[in-house]
Amino acid sequence: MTGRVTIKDVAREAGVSYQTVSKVLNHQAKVKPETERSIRQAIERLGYTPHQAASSLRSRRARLIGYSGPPWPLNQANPILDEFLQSMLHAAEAAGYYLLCFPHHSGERQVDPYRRLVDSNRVDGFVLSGVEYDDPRLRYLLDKDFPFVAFGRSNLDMKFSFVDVDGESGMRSVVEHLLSLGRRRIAALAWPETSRVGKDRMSGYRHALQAAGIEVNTEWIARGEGNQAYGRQATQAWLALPGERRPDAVVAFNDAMAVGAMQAIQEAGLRVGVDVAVTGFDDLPMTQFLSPPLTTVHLPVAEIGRQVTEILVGILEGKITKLRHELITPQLVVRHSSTG
Amino acid sequence: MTGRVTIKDVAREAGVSYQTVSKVLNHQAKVKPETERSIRQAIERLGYTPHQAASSLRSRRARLIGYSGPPWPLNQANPILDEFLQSMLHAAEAAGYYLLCFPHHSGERQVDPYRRLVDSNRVDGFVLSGVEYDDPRLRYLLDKDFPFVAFGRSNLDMKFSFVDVDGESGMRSVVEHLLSLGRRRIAALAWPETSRVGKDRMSGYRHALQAAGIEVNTEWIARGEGNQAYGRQATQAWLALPGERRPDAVVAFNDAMAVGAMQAIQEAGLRVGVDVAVTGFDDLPMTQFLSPPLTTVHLPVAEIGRQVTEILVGILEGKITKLRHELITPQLVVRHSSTG
DNA sequence: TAAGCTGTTGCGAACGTTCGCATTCCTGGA
DNA sequence: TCCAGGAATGCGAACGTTCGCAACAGCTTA
Repeated sequence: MTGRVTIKDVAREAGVSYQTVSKVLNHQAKVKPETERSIRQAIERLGYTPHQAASSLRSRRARLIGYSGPPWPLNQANPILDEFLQSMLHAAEAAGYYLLCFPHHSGERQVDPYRRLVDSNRVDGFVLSGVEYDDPRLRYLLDKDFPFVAFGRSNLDMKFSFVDVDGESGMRSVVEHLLSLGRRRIAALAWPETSRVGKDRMSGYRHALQAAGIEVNTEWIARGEGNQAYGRQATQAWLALPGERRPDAVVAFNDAMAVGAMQAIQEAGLRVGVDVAVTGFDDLPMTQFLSPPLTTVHLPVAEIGRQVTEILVGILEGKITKLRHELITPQLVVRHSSTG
Repeated sequence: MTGRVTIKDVAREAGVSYQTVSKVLNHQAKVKPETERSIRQAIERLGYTPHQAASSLRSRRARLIGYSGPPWPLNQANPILDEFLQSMLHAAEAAGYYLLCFPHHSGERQVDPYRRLVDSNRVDGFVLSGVEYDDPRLRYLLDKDFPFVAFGRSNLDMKFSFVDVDGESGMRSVVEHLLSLGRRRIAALAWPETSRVGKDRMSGYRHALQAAGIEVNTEWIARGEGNQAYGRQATQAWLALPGERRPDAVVAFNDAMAVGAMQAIQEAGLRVGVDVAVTGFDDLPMTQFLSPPLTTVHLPVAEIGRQVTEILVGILEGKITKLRHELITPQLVVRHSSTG
């Protein structure tokens, strides 16, 4: 610990001034190839690694990206965080950055960690996930003109770079799939109207039905917390409806609710995929092992993590100066919960 | 960005030297209550937050804990990472730390990021997870005498602080549960002999059987990659055995293999929990929604994350000077895959 | 031969803290 | 009245970089 190798040691070893070593390291100025070589050798020989705090202090760059575990829909554990995080970590590392992770707080205190990290110059930018309408974090960062990229869209009047899943398209492909199987009474396990992601997916549901000339039946739209319990309960209510009022398919806005729907159907003595089709959204790892396996929409989480990170790094390095809006079309994964 | 509030601005505002402000902030020396008050007011008024890099440079403390997404058993996504991470983040934040997350590399390059982070003084300590025998990261950190706490044990000759799940006890409770249900031909879906966690759980399996006077049958022990495909394949082989050689229960060393076992049993036209009982280990979020719901052992991940972090912080702050070994007994969760 | 240019390197200063010690101010006892 | 001794505060230096500019060498050109 005590005998740290500094840039001055390297300079002495290479027979140059320490500022020249700094220049070589940061590709700032042209140095003679032989000088560069002897400096690199000295670095190698001494095993020198720059002191990050000193570098940050002078250069005002922390080479750290702030990321908060997302407020995953309504306090469930997030099963795909791993994939998302790993892809960000790899993309960041490739560009010489690491992630500074901090916990999510709810309500008023939500912005506090962001403020603290900005004020203490700990991070160069943020990756936001789980953004919603009027997200106070967006307002704060936009107001400060602090760099960030979001996974998800928000109000149209807020101008920022984002990567998002085209939920409208994903949901449309689900409904079209069910229509092609002959299903006509398609119920939706949706989210509260306040949810931006929910609104997006809902519009895919509506548009697909309308395009097929089918009127949207509000009795078949249930809005809830997005967990398995709600999916089960809402589906039970539908199954209790008489004759033609009972749905022959349930599209859930996420996999958790789809699981609940499957339970309700099986508990009623009906066959999932035969009597009532069920679909999910997200493609959580376990869904392929349900019985029957769940038809769902795959979220390309790793791809999103990579893009979000690369765009942010581009902004930080001054290589991206214009806003970037990436909308990724998710793919339908057909399994037996819809086809029987 | 330009007009940063520094400690000197605060000092001027409060009418003291800036070094005194530093002392107040770090509780280093006694100052008159009224001086402290006027300094605190000035800080409040100006909205001052210390510059982390400057502080780190001088104090040689980064107030950052390094954490690498674990090499989760054999490249599956880790569904409980979220819970683990969040608990660490909260515990760290409460102590004034954040997590610096970096990607995991395999093989030779595994230690590289650790080396780089240590050499650049970016972190004060590490949380390691997924440690195995002869873990090169352990060797490196122990050799450097760099602070860390591990989630998991390793070779007995390596002395370090850890928190771990008592897998032996967990597996014993699983087997005892099956024995109490009258199962006698209990097969094990285990991990390779090289796995430390696997060895731990295996000894619980053996001991429970021996205590019941049942001889361990090596035909009923399969060692594989820990994924669903392997669990399914190994179980298929068992089900093909004639009469008494066929197991009446399968204990899997993790939930993924248990899912595979359930599939194999159902595909053979048998009933899980009736003809053959199945148990898992880990209690992944989705397992309660399988049909039948999976009997498994719950891993108290959040508790582990909290403890690991608190111990590390204790070490960093000099409040913990002796090695700490915490062994947490996991709880059996009985569901219908074992009871029918 | 001097002046001008170009490509390399060196130098002093700063970044915003914390550290260790010196200094000042009080208070009380001789 | 003086001094000792402790409590409170101030001071200079240092932490290890990067930045901007100055200086220098070597070469070309008039």
